[in-house]
Amino acid sequence: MGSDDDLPTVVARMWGREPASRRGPRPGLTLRRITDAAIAIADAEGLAGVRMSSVAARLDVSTMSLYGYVTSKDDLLTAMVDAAAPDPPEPGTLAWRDYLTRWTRAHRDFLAAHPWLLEVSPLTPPVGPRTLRWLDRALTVLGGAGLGGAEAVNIASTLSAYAVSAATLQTAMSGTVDEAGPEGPAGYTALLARLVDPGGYPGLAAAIESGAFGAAPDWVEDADFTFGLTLLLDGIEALIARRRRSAGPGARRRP
Amino acid sequence: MGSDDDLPTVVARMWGREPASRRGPRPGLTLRRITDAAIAIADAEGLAGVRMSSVAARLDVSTMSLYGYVTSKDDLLTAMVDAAAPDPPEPGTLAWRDYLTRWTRAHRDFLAAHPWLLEVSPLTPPVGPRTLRWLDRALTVLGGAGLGGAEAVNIASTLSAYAVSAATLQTAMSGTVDEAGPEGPAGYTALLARLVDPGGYPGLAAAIESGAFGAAPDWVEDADFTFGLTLLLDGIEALIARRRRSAGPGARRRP
DNA sequence: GGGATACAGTGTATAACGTACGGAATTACA
DNA sequence: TGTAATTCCGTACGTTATACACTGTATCCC
Repeated sequence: MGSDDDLPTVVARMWGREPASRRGPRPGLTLRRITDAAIAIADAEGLAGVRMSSVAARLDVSTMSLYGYVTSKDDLLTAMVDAAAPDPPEPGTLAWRDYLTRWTRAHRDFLAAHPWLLEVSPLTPPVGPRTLRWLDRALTVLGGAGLGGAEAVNIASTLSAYAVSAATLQTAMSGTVDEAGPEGPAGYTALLARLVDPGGYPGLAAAIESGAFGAAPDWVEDADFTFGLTLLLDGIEALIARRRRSAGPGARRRP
Repeated sequence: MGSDDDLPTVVARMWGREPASRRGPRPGLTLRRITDAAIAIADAEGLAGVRMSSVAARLDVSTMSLYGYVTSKDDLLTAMVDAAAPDPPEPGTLAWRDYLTRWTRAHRDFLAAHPWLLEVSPLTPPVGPRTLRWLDRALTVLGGAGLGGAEAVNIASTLSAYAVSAATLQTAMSGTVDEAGPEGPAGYTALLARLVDPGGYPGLAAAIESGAFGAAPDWVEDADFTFGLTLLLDGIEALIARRRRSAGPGARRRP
């Protein structure tokens, strides 16, 4: 690990490498305190409520003082994403399948707890200690099961995407996001019913009629989640078996 | 399908129900022409280049005239998402598995062709004729295979999420999005190498060393895509078999 | 045919927000 | 003690979305 100087400043601070300043007044803030404030606002009012001014106000400092810790609002968002993530569950002695189940569920849970993450996170690759630790734990466990390299990264991304998808669905259904539709989630079903004609959209019309879009209570949502996750894990299990059979520590073959 | 009056205006127009105006000058624009212009800008300059003013300029009209067709910029974005989606592949006589393979691949492809979709789309549930047609075709095919209701919707979402995940990865790797890191995708690997210590992040460190994050040429990316998709489809296939065995047209049991 | 009327398009004005810049206060080191 | 680094702050500016009032035009009704 080289010198920290040429790292993007926020990234450095996210990793706890705050510059040891010698002269001048003591810094009155921490990146951590700033992100905490911003997260509190986002949780309460949604991402739209997060303004440089509102964050500063909550900390009783001027707007501009924040720019000593982040170089832009985008930086702040990046730091928020990492700070909002809890520590991932630790593998312990769990079998890979049990662990990944936990991992994915916990992933979904913290996304659902901070819905605004869904508006920011997906684009940018992880750069903070927390988000990278999530990735690491998944890779570690997959490594223990005999999968590595790009393959493992791919699987981790897919599981992560599944968590995002589940959290999105869940959030949309509970209508927490800005009351998206005219009258929330029930409004969405109603809207679809008005728009969709069975001629052009036979499958969709059937699904609507079967109530598949109805607001789902939590336990149903969770059954659906487990169900889809099982699909994924079954596939992974098959792959692991195949790898175990075909090779020792050999690399993956490619055309 | 009821009267169109109380539909959100943009939604109505997305579905081709432009109001048949009787008096006054003919509208000089179409929602379609507006979204096309906006999409062209987004493709060329990224989502940030899409301003009400820039879109209007490209159409040689004043900024404010757009507000006759959309009630806000958010509306415009919603309409763009739908307009940017091509028609989904038609099932024809394909087996469900072949069709869903095509479907998912085509999904990923159009997302990758318009990377800005990844910044907008995931939040909002589909409301336009194109995006809903995508959903419909998946549901139709799944229905033919014996799956319906919430289960089928779930599977479709999962496949869609997988396409998003693949497109995101692909875009991040080719560094098309704003040159995200300091020096693009190679910069990301370098950054990770500098931050991650093998003690705290064993799995991640191993993956980095194995070059799993290296920029991947297209064909490798595609192999990875097919690979992950196979996992999913295997899971679905197992489910279909189970359903076929256990029941006729009966409903899904729940506690 | 001649108004009245509704409606498309425009210009100007406003408000919100991010952020550049320069100054003042503060602390460590020479 | 003075000097330099460094923090925080006030003000100012530019960008962007959008409200409002106005102008012109094409249809409807008489």
